[in-house]
Amino acid sequence: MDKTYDPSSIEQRRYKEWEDSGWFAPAGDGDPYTIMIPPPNVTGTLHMGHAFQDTIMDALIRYHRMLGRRTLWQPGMDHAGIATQMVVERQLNAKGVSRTDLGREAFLEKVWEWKGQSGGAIANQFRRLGVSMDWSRDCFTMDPELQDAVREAFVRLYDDGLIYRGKRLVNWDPVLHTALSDLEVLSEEEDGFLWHMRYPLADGDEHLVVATTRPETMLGDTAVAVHPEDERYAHLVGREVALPLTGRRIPVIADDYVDPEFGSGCVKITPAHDFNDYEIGQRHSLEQINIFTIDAAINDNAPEDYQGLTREDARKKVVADLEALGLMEKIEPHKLMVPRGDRSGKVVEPYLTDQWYVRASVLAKPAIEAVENGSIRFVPENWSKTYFEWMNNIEDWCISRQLWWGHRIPAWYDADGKAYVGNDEDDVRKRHSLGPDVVLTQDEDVLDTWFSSGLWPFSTLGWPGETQELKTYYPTSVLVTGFDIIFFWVARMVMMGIKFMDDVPFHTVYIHGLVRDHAGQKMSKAKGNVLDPLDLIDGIDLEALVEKRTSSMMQPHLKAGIEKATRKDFPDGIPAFGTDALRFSFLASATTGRDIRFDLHRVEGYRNFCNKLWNAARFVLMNTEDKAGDTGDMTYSLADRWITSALARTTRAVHEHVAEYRFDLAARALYEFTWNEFCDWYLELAKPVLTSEGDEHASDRRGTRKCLLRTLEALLRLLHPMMPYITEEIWQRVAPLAGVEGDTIMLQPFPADDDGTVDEAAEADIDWLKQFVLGVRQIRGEMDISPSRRLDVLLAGASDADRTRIADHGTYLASLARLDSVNFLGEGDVEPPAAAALLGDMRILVPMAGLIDPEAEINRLQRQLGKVQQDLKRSEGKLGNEKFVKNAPEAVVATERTRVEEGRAAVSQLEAQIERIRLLIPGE
RNA sequence: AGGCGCGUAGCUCAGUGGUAGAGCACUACCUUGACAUGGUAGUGGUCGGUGGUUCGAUCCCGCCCGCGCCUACCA
Repeated sequence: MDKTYDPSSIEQRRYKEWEDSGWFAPAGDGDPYTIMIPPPNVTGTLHMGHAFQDTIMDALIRYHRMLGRRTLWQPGMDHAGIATQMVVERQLNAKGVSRTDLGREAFLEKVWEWKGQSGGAIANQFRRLGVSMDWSRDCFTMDPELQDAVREAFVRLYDDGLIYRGKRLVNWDPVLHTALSDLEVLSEEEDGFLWHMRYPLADGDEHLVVATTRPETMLGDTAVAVHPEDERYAHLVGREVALPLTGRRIPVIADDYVDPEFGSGCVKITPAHDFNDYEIGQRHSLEQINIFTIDAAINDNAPEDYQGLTREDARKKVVADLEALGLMEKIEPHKLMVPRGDRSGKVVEPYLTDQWYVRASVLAKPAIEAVENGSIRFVPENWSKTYFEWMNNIEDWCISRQLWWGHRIPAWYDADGKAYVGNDEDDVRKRHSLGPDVVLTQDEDVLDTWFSSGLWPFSTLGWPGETQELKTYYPTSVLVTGFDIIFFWVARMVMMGIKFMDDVPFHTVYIHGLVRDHAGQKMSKAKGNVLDPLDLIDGIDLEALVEKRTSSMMQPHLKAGIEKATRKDFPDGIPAFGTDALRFSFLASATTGRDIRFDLHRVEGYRNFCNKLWNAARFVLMNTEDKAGDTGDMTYSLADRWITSALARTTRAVHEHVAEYRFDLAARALYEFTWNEFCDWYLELAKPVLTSEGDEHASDRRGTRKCLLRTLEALLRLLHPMMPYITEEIWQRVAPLAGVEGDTIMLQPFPADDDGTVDEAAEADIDWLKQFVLGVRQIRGEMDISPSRRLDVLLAGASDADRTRIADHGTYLASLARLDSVNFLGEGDVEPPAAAALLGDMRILVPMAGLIDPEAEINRLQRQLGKVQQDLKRSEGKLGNEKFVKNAPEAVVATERTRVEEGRAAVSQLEAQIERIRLLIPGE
């Protein structure tokens, strides 16, 4: 094995073996364990969030596969209607071609081309991450089979009266020319104005004042509303206002919606361009006057002067014209929530159009119950609140989009515009007995992407066919996803799953946090702080990183800032850390209910961890590889028994943590075992045994070699779900020596939680040894005694137990504490001047003999004494408190008593020791 | 406006009703035959503030301060 761990020489080779061998497919006859991947959009490449999420899923999948479950991880990608169409459209625009130039069919060809490219890049990224998805089942939401599923779902929902078509106010994106669902609209607070405008009464010379944030919409006003109990305006209700600029007369109405405290207490009502006003309009049968074109420019329903103006220009002109007429009372600065399309970033316009809707509240009911009754469990649990909050207030879901890329709505219209729904045109004619003379045209629109995503857990398994896969793998085991799509996706899958499969789509929803940059900022292309997971795996130099972050930007003016920040944050680019280090970083950061601040230093730390494991393996191999022929009796040493016990504890902990989705704790348990127990202590303890000479130690050597191999082999299996590559690479060499057969570690059994038993006696002995060694090291470290200098130590006050331990395990001490000799001081023996460490009642003495500065030793002992005294005081204080002794549990009181006892002994030992040394200092 | 979450070492984060932990960073020493991507020893915290419950609170409860996020129709 190479001296240094080099991931690049391992990873791609290993992945190819796994994939070529077909090991990712479900196998065996264990209980099924299934995860459906949240299909990434084919809009670009995988980002850190994907890598994080996929690592979690892969760890779960590999863990359960090793436990013998029949494990399916369903891969796939999402066509992502709006997002993908925009990407391709922008590319065309860059070449001076518009979507409409090409026409629908040719445009769709371009999108499919893009899908090929982007999908290929994503598939490559997936593989580099080491994910063990069953590629043979790879799916795309626009695959013919999935299109069938989508049509089937639409038709069934329609037949059940759960889908309807209607002209309603929708969120209209005037740039993309499509309707959006409520979820696709992001509202943010922005600075604006509140314009107070005077509306004269049609008769008489009174006027009232309305306040608005959107003065241009007054061109579509069809009423002014006041609160029914507002005495100021009671006499106006039922009268008419002469709407300025338009020459129209509109009524003054009374409606509860109006807040008399706000502004003047009068509200202009524009039913065609405001959701509240729409409702009020419905209640009062008001006319709806649409004043916008699909581009949100003023249309022919407005006075001629305004026609053709953009909404921004129209606003300016309306304001100016009202001012000229003396009808502008005042203009105040005002903060308001501005709704923008999540893709286009442009202000969304409430707009009257014909759209298709799903009656969501009907589907939501059983979906709410499923979480209430525990059929579906959120991890962490508090996300169920978010889910309930939305589901209990769910609005009908607008599912039609005026796009080209997506699932075409399976509805056909006759010449009169009557809609017929069916799987295809033939089906429609058959179902509705329409003769060939009736001309049918299919709806031009496509479905919201989330409509097909909602079917994902069963459409990927062959639904609406009654396949064996559906029977076996539905419902799935767990959904791993981010909180940002609980509404978009999780809720829809639950509704659709229960509707069509009569069962929940998954039993557990594990919600992970967001991956942010080191400063806690959300990663985004516009901020220029995104990281490509591949760049952490392979490394990237600074110039390439800057280029990557600043090229193909939508807002070129941000370029300089991004470049500057990148040069500051990554002065040396990014080193190659390898997949395993990246994966381990993700898992170790996966605490519950918390976003991740992604820190490169942490990845570096886990890269070092990989190196540590690598070298530990090298040590084991180096001591066992040429010893295969050395067979015979084996005896297991104290260290062997101890590490076996520690391994059993660690194994148990890993199982517990994974069961609770606490990957951070599982990762930490493994890290600590590997580094702090296996490497720091066990390998060191093994050395004196391995280097022992003579036949009388042959069985000890064989035992330790066996234990080294056995422990390492089990450790590799424990680590494999988290770090698949390095564990496979090492395992291939270790397994044969450990007597384990198999083609790959990924199909080996995961260590069971009852493997091995905890050996408390061995643990206590090793603990004593550690204290001994640490005591000597501390003296060495603080007294500046060279590590290379071997020491002779004396033991004072040793008990019989201490003597037994020295006799049985003394050889370890010589090696670990670098001692030449260990001797006991008898009762009457003269005690030489020495530095001392306490181990219970025993004192470990390192004679000074020029090694040690008495004053420094006194200082050191006094610091220790200070601490012991402080602790003692606290314990004595507690025991002096009657209430504590009376109320605290017996065990706690007993612990305190022991502490006092030991503390007092330590204090007197330390004081005596300080006295002894003080005598050595001349003049004292 | 409502809901959720966060505040622990310089940084990133675990954690527990009973003497506060890790990694990184920092200091000193060390090329000891696995590993300098390393080893050994060490420095560093009134656990955001304030009341309460308790024998005992960093942990449970109330309030306050600061910071996020999510929902919501105040023109």
